[in-house]
Amino acid sequence: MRPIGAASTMSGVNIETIRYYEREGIVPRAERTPSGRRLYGDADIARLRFVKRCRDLGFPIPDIRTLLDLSAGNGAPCADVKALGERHLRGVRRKLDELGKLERALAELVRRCDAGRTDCPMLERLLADSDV
Amino acid sequence: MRPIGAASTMSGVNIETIRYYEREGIVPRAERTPSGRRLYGDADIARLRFVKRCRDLGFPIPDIRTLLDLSAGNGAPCADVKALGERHLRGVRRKLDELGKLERALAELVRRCDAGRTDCPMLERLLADSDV
DNA sequence: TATACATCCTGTAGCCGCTACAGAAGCAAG
DNA sequence: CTTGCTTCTGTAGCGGCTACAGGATGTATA
Repeated sequence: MRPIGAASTMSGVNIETIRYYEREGIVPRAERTPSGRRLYGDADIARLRFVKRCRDLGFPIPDIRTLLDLSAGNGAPCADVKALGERHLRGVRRKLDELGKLERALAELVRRCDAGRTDCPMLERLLADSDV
Repeated sequence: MRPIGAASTMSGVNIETIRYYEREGIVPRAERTPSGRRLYGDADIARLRFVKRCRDLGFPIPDIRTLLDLSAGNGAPCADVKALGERHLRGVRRKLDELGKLERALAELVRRCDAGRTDCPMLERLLADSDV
């Protein structure tokens, strides 16, 4: 059983974030010392790492709740997990696509700029009446 | 001179967002009718569209303030605008890269899932002790 | 003219997922 | 005993909106 600082280091989840997760019920209320300090066992830290990984993969908190519920059930229904993963993957691909378009538009704007002139094609384009 | 609803339609900026921009000083306080309703001229609407375009390109509000200041100066210094655009572009490319990695990791996780089984490789991977 | 309905006003609170305090208390080492 | 680190609770702030509530104003129709 380790205090919150160690749990933070081991899981990679910020201390304040761990407390936030507890408040929000994403992780269960930690055990306490007589003086009220939180204590974490291996399973608690594994759970924190699970949440961290999911967050790093961009899953929103509600989805992580669902994943935790699924994994808590004995024998997680893989089809449900897969469906959630696929839905998220579609979202990620859509964002990737949008960001790619944005990158091209922005690169084009920047490319037209030549340092040293006072009239700026980039600003003019952004200020223009026509649609981008 | 048009009321806020028309300005919203013409600029593509939500009414509430226009009022928010005014509160935040991103656009100047609009003229008012005697009864206190906002009125927008062509220049005001152009400014709103400028902000909208920048937001669509992912520029944060502080950057947009800078761009507006630069464009207000007579003869906007293109080098400054370009520098800001390039900085933002680097940020966008970094995000694009991260999102690409995320997409690959997520696709791999989902790919391993076979519907119909009760042990889920995706969950197991997320729950595992090893790092992803 | 009455009335219905759309549009607008201000002010405040909520969204997400943290993060950053303030102010107090506990704990370990020298 | 003091120093200094860690932890506690509670609250407020971040960005960039968005969504009300509760009221006033404007316009079109009966």
